[in-house]
Amino acid sequence: MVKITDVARHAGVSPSTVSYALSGKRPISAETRERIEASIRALGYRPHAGARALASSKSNVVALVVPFRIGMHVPVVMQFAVSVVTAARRHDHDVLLLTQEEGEEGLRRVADTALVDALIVMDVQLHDARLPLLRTLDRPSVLIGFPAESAGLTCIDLDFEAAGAACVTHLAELGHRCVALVGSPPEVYLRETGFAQRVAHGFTAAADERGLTSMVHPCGSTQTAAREMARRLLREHPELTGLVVHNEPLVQPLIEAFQELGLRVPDDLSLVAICPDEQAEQAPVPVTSVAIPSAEIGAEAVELLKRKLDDLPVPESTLLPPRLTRRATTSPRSTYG
Amino acid sequence: MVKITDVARHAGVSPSTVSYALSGKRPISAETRERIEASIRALGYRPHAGARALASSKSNVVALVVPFRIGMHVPVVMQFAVSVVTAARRHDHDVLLLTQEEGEEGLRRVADTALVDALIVMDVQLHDARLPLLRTLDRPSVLIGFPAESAGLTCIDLDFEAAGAACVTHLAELGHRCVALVGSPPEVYLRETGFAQRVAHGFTAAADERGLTSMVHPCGSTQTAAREMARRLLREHPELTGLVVHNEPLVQPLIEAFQELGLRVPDDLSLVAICPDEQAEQAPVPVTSVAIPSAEIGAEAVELLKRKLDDLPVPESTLLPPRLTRRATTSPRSTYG
DNA sequence: TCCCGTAGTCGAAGCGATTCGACTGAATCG
DNA sequence: CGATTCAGTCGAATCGCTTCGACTACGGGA
Repeated sequence: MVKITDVARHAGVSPSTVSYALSGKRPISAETRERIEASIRALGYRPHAGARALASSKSNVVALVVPFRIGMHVPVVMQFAVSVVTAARRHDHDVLLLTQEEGEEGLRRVADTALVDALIVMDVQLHDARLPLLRTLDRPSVLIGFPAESAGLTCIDLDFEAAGAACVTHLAELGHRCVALVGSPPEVYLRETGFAQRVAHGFTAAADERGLTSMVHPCGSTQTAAREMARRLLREHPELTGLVVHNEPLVQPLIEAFQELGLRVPDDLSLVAICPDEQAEQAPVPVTSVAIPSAEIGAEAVELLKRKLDDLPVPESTLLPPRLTRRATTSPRSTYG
Repeated sequence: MVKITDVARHAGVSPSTVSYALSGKRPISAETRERIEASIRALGYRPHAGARALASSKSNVVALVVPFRIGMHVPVVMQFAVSVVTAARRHDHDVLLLTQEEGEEGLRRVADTALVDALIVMDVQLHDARLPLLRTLDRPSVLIGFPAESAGLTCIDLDFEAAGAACVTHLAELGHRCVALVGSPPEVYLRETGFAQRVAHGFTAAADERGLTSMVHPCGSTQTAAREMARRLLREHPELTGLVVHNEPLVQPLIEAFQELGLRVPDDLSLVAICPDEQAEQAPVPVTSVAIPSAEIGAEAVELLKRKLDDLPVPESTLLPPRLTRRATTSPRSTYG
């Protein structure tokens, strides 16, 4: 292994000069710098990560805690992870992957052993057991999602409440008077994952405000559940013409289920989903949707973390405004009432 | 930060004794060990990862390179990643996440900086540009998937050739005489990802051997493509009664497309998929399938890596035998010919 | 002219662990 | 019973890098 002293000798300078040339923390003359860089290339030098971490007390690694549970849409998680890695690399950081299972002990471990400089935690619950720990940890963290009490933490997410409202607004502007929200599986509500409730809240509030009839139904993510839900909605609310779906795997099955029941989308029923843009675009009939911008959230989470690592101020909460794209599943209500 | 000298002082021993008590590399008396363990708990000591890595030249981190491209089924990748993390933790290792994008330079970086002890590389191509690098790297690696020339490397994967054959065998035993394979998107074949070809090869060879009529069609992963494919198969091969689908997102759409064309599964058409068991089980009509055991592969890849790290011998190639589970989408051919 | 600040470099002291060699007693053996 | 082993422990060196303080030389301001 070639080390910094080898480079120093080769370039005819001291090791510290090489270090400063690399880090830029002290001025180095252009000639010296070039000579050093040439030596580095010639020898194929790579600083030893452990030694660096030990001496500088910075590992240049951030932890990413990913969920892997029922109701979390896997592609979203994956895209998020990839965008975090990409963004982290732009700042010369690497990403250590942790699973939810590791729990608080896992977080404490990677933080206390100085394996990571900072943490990104996904799928935060309203009353997440990890919150007290994250508050006391000496390493900065960014949460994806908002707990009930977010003071003292840095959180970022799509503004799901506004997203729910945006869907209603869109439907209302198209003339729909009775709308339903088909939401995440019941488990997601039970474990108090904020975003599901927030969508429901924004949805209901917006509907009330505009005097629409509205209802909220959690729903499992299977085709069978979709069929039942469609049948039930039709039976219980024959006047329904606007549907908001916040449950990625259910969008297509629901459309088909309604089709089978004789309701065509968007002619008889307008549907707007809250889902990733790619999914909405790639559907056989492109779906009007509010995007879940996993990539943006991931990238922005890393930026926030980077600022915290640099001791720059960051907002405690970042809510990305919803972006609704109209596609082919919504249309004005056919007027007959 | 509490360090090993603090623990040593607290327990009334020397730092090296603490180290040996922790690593077990030298005998330590029971009493001393207990005293040390008590001190560790009392002080909340955690060994500094960087210092440890520097002194021992082991980082206890493995790199995992994940693909993120067209045709890779995301849930499979994700499940794989999770199982790697879980298995790695069992061996007291952490996982550093790299994306395919980082390419060879990324591999070299994490290996040469001693950030990781070993590497797991997914989505290996037949003529993967990273192979020469992996061969010369001083750190052990395990590949998921088989390149054209795998000598000197450690590879593991489902035996896709046998999987393709197993599907044909199952269909043949049910009396089917004309079978088709609907495969991965054309891109996957073009970039020479081995598994797609292997399935096709096993499929064709088994069909030939049993004297079945057979055909192979790559197919994009959209509903529209599924519809077209169904129509085309029906038109070009009216005698078709057995279908093998090696394209996860296409299974359901294909079944529905055939349904729409008046062919019922399994009465008129038997279908066997190559896909994760969960997917096959959760479908509205459970699908007869050969499992893609991502979790097993991931766990086994880690075991192989661990053995290599311990300088134990490992097989150069590990092919997991296919497991076919009969569910509700295959049935004996209705005899009329 | 004297002083000071700054650019540019060096030497040495850590950072917090692991590990090697050496030491001490007690047990074992022929 | 002396020699040998082995369990159990310690001290010191080492891993490869960063960083602090010090030093030189030079330029500008007073």
